[in-house]
Amino acid sequence: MNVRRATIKDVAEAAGVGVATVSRVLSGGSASPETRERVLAVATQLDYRPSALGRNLRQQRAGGIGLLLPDITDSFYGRLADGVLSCARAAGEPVVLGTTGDDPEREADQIGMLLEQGVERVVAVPTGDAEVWAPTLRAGLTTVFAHRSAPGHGGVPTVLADDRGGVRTAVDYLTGLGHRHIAYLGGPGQEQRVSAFLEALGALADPDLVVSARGSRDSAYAAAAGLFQRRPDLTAVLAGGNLLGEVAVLAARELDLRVPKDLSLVMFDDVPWAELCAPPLTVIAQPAEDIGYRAAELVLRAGGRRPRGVLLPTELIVRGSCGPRRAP
Amino acid sequence: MNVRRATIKDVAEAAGVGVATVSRVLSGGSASPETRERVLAVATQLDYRPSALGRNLRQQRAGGIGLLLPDITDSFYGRLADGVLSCARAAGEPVVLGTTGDDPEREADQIGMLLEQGVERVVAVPTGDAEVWAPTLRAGLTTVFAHRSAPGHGGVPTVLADDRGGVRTAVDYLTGLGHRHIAYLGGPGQEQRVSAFLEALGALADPDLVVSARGSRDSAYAAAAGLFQRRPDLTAVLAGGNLLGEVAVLAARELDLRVPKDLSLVMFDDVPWAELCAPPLTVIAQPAEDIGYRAAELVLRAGGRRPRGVLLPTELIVRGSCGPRRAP
DNA sequence: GTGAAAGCGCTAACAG
DNA sequence: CTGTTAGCGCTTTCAC
Repeated sequence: MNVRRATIKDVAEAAGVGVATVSRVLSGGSASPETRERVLAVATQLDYRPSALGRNLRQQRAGGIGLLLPDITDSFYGRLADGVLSCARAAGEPVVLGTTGDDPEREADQIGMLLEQGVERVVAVPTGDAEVWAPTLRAGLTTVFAHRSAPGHGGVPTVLADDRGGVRTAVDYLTGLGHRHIAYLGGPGQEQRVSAFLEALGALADPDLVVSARGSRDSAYAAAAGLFQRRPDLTAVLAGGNLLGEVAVLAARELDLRVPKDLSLVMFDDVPWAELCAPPLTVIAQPAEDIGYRAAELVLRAGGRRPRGVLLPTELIVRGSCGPRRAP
Repeated sequence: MNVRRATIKDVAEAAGVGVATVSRVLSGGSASPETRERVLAVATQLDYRPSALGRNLRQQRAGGIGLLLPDITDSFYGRLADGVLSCARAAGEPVVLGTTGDDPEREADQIGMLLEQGVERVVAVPTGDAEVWAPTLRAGLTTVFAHRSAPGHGGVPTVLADDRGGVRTAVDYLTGLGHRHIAYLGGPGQEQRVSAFLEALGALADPDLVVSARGSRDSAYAAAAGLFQRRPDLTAVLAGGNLLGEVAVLAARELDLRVPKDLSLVMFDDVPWAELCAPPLTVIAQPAEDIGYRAAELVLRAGGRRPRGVLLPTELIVRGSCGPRRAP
């Protein structure tokens, strides 16, 4: 049953050459056309596949890309992962996936595991700050951050959607509709957006209207419901992700707030169901897949000089969840 | 910058013992309490992490779990992956993720890659049939299928939701509502469900009402729209997945079919947005995460005798997308 | 209970 | 252009 795979030695013997020659031929080194052909033929015939195990040990690194995500069940991260996977597949590199649940400790564990595996390239949506990433970077990991930057790590190349621009567009849209009391319902790691939100609001800014939930659905729902109850003067809300958007419409329904009549809603991240929702949700689309693809590209191009970062555009897609401010 | 990690040799020297002793201590072998303590102390102090590279080569296998999925952006597979990840994390095993796009050729490529990496355990939602999996299994891969079984491979342990039961329940529900012309809108690898569907319908069965889409959204939409136009006598649809359900409501809207007045809809797979949809979708919930977790469990318990398969229950969740048959 | 040594498959340095 | 050889870090006999 369990057939031993052919090794480089088998190929060398069968081809009547040394192992080094086989290695050279297979990695595109110099060899006489004649030898090359013979080796290739034998390799094919023996169905030889070079063992990554031997190579990895020899080169002291495993190749492949480590991918660290807060939550793979979140559609946004699913699409981001898909982008990383396409790039990796094009490059023939395996992807090792780990989830952090937005928990820095768990993130550190996962990094440790990748290190142990010899993985040297990581694409991460970081959760921890400098504290947790510093040792990692010092250990020689090639790292690219995606979607979020880690506080205090300007040095790591980062691929981001233009969150600030997106927030500004959404806020302008909402204030243009007459809204004056606008809330931001956010999740972990959205400091950038919050600051952009406050900034865009200017004189209208009200820190009490900025709410941050933990990653879980329950916590998000509680945050939304709490906000809506606490501030009946609220007429518009910007939800910082599809999970937050979802609980926002749920909480609004529960409290008999009509969207968009009583409450206007803009959600970060365009998801297929936004169109199916009642009412269809106005969203800020983010190029999740591109983010992943670009990040993977960057991490694979480790040798050359890499740009410090990439900023991808967002887009406001107007559907039916926003209306003029309700009469007071 | 790039600091060399401590090796077993470093630890051995620092502790004044042989490398074999270090290895034994760290893998729970026998050693005098005294030696053990000293080795452990030195290891901690040196921040020693055994290199998986060395171990893998020595043991001729990489450990870890390979996970092969049709599409990681599909919420169902996202949740399945999450189940696999939790189990793997509990076991301290890395997970290598690959997507197949429901393409047998791509699936074969991914398998080849895993083999090359020395991965010996695979959890897969199979796309190819016996043809593509036979060599894999012969190569000694411990494989568990999840969510689907590969045609012609009774030998591989498989973790499934009770699709047949789910279909039967849905069909009974729909016929109980008076529906007589019920369609099944399916995707790749749903032969089981189709046969259960036809069977449950009995005399009502109409093969022309069974439509199968490729994996893509476009193809799914075309299939749904085509079906609705071709068969105006249709009053109910069972959609075989959340993507299919989504395009079904989109196509229905486009053709001015009211759900549930003109068309009743049951969708396989409960997703958070089913409740947000207008109308809220009646679904057959599948324990996606459990499927993944159980599959990972099985593949990790390679040594012992493994059950031939696991069947997990589905559940009909009635919401608002089904009504009595409209008057003819 | 412990150490010395072999060797997993591969690549790279060196000699021819 | 090609073969020989050392050695990556680890586990595992095999002696002691």
